[in-house]
Amino acid sequence: MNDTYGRIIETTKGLYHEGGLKAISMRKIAARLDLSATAIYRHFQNKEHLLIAVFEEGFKTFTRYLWDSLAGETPIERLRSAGEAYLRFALEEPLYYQVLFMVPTQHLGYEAMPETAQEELHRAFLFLVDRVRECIDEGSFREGDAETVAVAIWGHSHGLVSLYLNGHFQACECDEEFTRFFWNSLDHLLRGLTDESFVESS
Amino acid sequence: MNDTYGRIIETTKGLYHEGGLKAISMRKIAARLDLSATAIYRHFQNKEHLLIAVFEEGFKTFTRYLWDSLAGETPIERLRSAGEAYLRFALEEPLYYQVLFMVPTQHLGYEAMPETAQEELHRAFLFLVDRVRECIDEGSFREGDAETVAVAIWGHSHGLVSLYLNGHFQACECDEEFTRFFWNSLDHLLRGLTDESFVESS
DNA sequence: GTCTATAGGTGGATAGAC
DNA sequence: GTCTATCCACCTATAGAC
Repeated sequence: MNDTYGRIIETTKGLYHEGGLKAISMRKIAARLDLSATAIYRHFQNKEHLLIAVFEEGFKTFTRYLWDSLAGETPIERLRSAGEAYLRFALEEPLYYQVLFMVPTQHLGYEAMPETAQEELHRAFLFLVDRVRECIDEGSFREGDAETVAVAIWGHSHGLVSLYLNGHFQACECDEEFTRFFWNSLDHLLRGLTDESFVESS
Repeated sequence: MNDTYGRIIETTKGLYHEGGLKAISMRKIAARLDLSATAIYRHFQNKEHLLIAVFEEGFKTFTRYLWDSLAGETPIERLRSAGEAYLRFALEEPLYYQVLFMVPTQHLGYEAMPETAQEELHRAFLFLVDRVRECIDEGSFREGDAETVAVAIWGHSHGLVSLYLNGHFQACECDEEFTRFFWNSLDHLLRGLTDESFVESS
C-alpha cells in the first residue's frame, strides 16, 4: 500500500481524523502528497468514489480481523475472539473505526455511499449474531433471541470504544489499560446476559 | 424560543442532523428562515460563536434533565433517575444528543469550542460519578472506584443510545421498545458491576 | 500519470443604505 | 434589525498540453 492509490486513502483518513468530513478536500489531499489537485482524478473518478474506496478498504481490513477470529475451536472461544478482534481493530486502526462506526450515514451525503455503508455494517452485525447463535445452539447461552443479545454486546463495546477514542477515558492511560477495563466490563455484562432472564423479558 | 435567535439555533441543529458539520452554513440557515445571509450576524458574532451557542443551549437543556433527576430520595433512586434523565434527553432531544456526545471535539475545529465542549462534558461525567459515589458511601454498592463504575455505565448507555440514534437498532420499532431494552440491558450490567469483583480487578 | 489553466459553485464576512 | 452589494477564500471538476 505504498503506491499513490494507497497514499491518497491514508491521507484522506488522516484529514478525516483531524477535522471530520468537512476537512476532506481533494486539494488538501493533493497538497499533502505534493501533487496537483487534479492528479487524484487519475486514481479516483471523483470525491464520492474516493470516500467509498476509503470505506471499502476499511471494511476489508475489519473483515480480516473478524476472519481471523473464526479460528477458535468452540462457539464461546469464537465469540470471545470476535470481541478481541473488534477491540484490536479499534485500537490498531482507530481512523478506520471512526469512519466505519462513528459517522452517521446521513452525514456522508452521497447516493451510493449510505447504501454501501449500511449494507457492510449490517453484514458485520450478522457476523456477531452468528457467533451468539452458535453459543445458544450448543447450550452455552440460554435460549432466546440471538439478535437481542448481539445488540447489547455491540452497544456496550461500541460505547466504551467510542468514549475511549474520543478521549473521554481519563482513567486509562494506555491501550493495555483500556483493554483490561473493556474485558472486565464486558465479562460482567455477558454474565448478566447469559445468567438471567435477559432474553425473555426484552 | 420563537424569536429569531432561537429559530437560528433550531435551524442549525436541523442542518447538522441532516448533513453533519459540513452542511452548516450561514447562507443555508438564512435561506431556511427567509433572511439574508448577513442578518444572522446581528444575532451572532460569527459562525464559531453560533456553534458555541448551540452547544451551550444543548448543555443547558441537558443540565435541566439531570437536575430534575436529583429529586429522588435515596442514592439508588437518584442514580436510576439520572439514567432515566439521560435516556429521556437522548430520545426527546436527539439533535442535541448528537451534537453534544457524538461529535469528536477535534472536528469542531475552533479555538474556544473544544475547551467549552470538553469542560461541559467533564462536568456531566462528574455528576454521574457523584451519583455512583453516593451509592458506594451508603453501602448500596461495593467499595471501589466510583469513576471506574461510572465510565462503564456511561459507556454502555452511550453505546446503546448512539447505535439506536444512528438507526442500527432494527429490533426496536419505537422509543418505548428501546427504553425497555435499554433498562433491561443496563440493569444486568449494574448487577454485574455491583455483585462481583469488578471494581477491584479493573 | 502528472501538470497548468480555467470554469462554475459555495462559503464567511464586511460596508453601508434603509 | 434587515437588506443589497461586494470581496476574497476555497471547493469540485474538466480540458488539454507534456
